Amino acid sequence: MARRAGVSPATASRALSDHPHVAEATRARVWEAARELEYVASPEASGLASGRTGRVAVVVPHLSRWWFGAALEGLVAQLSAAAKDVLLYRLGDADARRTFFTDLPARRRADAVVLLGFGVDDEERERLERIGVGIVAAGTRVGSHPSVSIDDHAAGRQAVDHLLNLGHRRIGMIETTDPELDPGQPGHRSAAYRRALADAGVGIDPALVVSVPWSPEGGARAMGQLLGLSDPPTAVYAHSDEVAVGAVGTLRRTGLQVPRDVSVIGIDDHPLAALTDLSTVAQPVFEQGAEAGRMVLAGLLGEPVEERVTVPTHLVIRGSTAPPRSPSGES
Amino acid sequence: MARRAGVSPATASRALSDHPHVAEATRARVWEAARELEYVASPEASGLASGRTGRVAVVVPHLSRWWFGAALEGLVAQLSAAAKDVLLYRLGDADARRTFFTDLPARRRADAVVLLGFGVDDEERERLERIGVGIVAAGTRVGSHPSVSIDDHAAGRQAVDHLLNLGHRRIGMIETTDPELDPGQPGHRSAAYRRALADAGVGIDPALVVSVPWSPEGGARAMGQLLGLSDPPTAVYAHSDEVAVGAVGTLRRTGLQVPRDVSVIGIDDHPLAALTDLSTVAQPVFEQGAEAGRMVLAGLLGEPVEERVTVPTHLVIRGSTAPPRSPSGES
DNA sequence: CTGAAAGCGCTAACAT
DNA sequence: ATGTTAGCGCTTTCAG
Repeated sequence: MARRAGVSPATASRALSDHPHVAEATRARVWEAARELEYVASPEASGLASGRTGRVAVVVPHLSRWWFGAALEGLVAQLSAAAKDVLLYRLGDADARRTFFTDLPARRRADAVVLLGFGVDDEERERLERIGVGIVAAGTRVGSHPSVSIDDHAAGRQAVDHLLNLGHRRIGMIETTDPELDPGQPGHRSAAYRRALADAGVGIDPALVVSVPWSPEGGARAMGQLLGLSDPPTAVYAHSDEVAVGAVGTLRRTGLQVPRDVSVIGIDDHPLAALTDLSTVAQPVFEQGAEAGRMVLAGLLGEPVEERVTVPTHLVIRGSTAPPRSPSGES
Repeated sequence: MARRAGVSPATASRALSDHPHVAEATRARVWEAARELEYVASPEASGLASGRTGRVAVVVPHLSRWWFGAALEGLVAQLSAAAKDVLLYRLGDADARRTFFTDLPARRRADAVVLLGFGVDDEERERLERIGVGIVAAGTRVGSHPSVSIDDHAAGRQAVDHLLNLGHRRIGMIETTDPELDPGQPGHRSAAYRRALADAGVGIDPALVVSVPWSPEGGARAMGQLLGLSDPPTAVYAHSDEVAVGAVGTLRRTGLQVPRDVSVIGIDDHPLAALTDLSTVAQPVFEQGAEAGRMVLAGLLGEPVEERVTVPTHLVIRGSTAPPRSPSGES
């Protein structure tokens, strides 16, 4: 081992891990030797001896959806800068999920776990807590553990208020279901709609609200349903850009023009939005991953960690929203 | 430990890892005890003792691009089914890359590494080989290690031949640069174009080929350039759907209709393609990740592994391709 | 500031 | 088929 390089067995360990009481000269000598021999400490051995693994587990429900990839990028950037290894757990279905929380493979395998857009119920949270690792959430909340996310209610209001400001009064909402698997809290995005309309003195027509899964197909279907109404909306607020894009597709196929006949707005600022000239409410996704990374790192160092960080969203007006043809305000 | 449960120290180990000579009764008793105590073997300790880590490292250049997310899904599905942990390394820039191949964090941390759409040069390959772990590639080749990928040349031909069969003779190509970071071998996608035209007896006009980065913006710019030609193409072949979508955008903005005025085809069958009604050549991405997973697993078990698996691609004709308005064949 | 010694929790021969 | 005996390669008290 590197021991034969310098002149010490345990001192090497201290030197390499930047311990206090080590002579500068010795430290240098040890590092030099390590470099020459391309020495890399065995994480198994050091983990066994120290109790720390140097790894953080990341739990995600998906990988192929943009939000998760982008958030993961941010997270990984922080963690790898701190020389932490990232252990990836993709819990796609109920089965994988149950197995994970039962067997807790994360146990003893990581020093912390971050839930990325992955909501857990109380029982799952408790099991996680019992394994005694740090817990951080991004795009979701888990108990009172540190978390980063946007303010979903505020984001929803930004979208709906934009439509209202444009003069729309008959506004449809395409809700997204499956709150457990999706980032953010769709419940809040729905509440924002009701609140915004109420504040504007606009009555709520239940027929204008339709729930579909988080996908362009869902959006397309929902739009079809809204178009079937005797008095269809002049604007539509979708919980996500992916859904909004599907809605736009249906409008086009129906021969209607966006935004001339119907305005559409989404949330997220998914790359698709820029590509399809869709107005939306942007959320910083990479940044949420990065912040989650900073939080775990701080937690691991025993530093104080903010319990709740909310990153700002902002309205991005593109070409899919415009005033209604005959504003209802003009009677 | 679980030892106190049954009646044995090392026997427990054998039982839990399904070793041969263990009485069925004992095995059951041990598992039962382990379950009751929620016992999970420390991977550090067993790794230290056995030399195996139970982990496989995955190297990717990106995470937010669809291809990587989808391939990763397939890979992770296989690995987690085999109870292997996945260590994720995202080598986005030259810096991260150099650090990785210099420090080789993968060393001793994983039993195998899979390169996902991540091409390496000879020196990097050699360094990787010297750490003595299994190597598998997906969407790329690395030396003669097992790999899965599509036949990029064949895919390119399927695309270009489709355009030729439609009657197009003046066909533009939007090439993609940055071969090291992208899946597949763009070089082959370009060669296919030249070969297809030659086989069809169509001369090659260098002005019809433009190189841009792998993005919609790149495609948009390239299309602009092609449109500036005195004799613009009647059809365009893009190396990827992301690029093709950008090209379509430019056409629309210019007032030209697809496919009436210009046909466009891409490669990949990215979700965007279905969404924008883009003709393309589909490649099974999830499946490539899964196959890579099977390969690592087999390699780890010492089983023979095929050196090269090629998964089939197929033409998907949608609404972005049609015969040219006045086929050059009709003079 | 640096050696020496004692494990960390498991697995793998080697016995029995 | 199961128990015994050694370590795996580090980190850490504990002395010096």
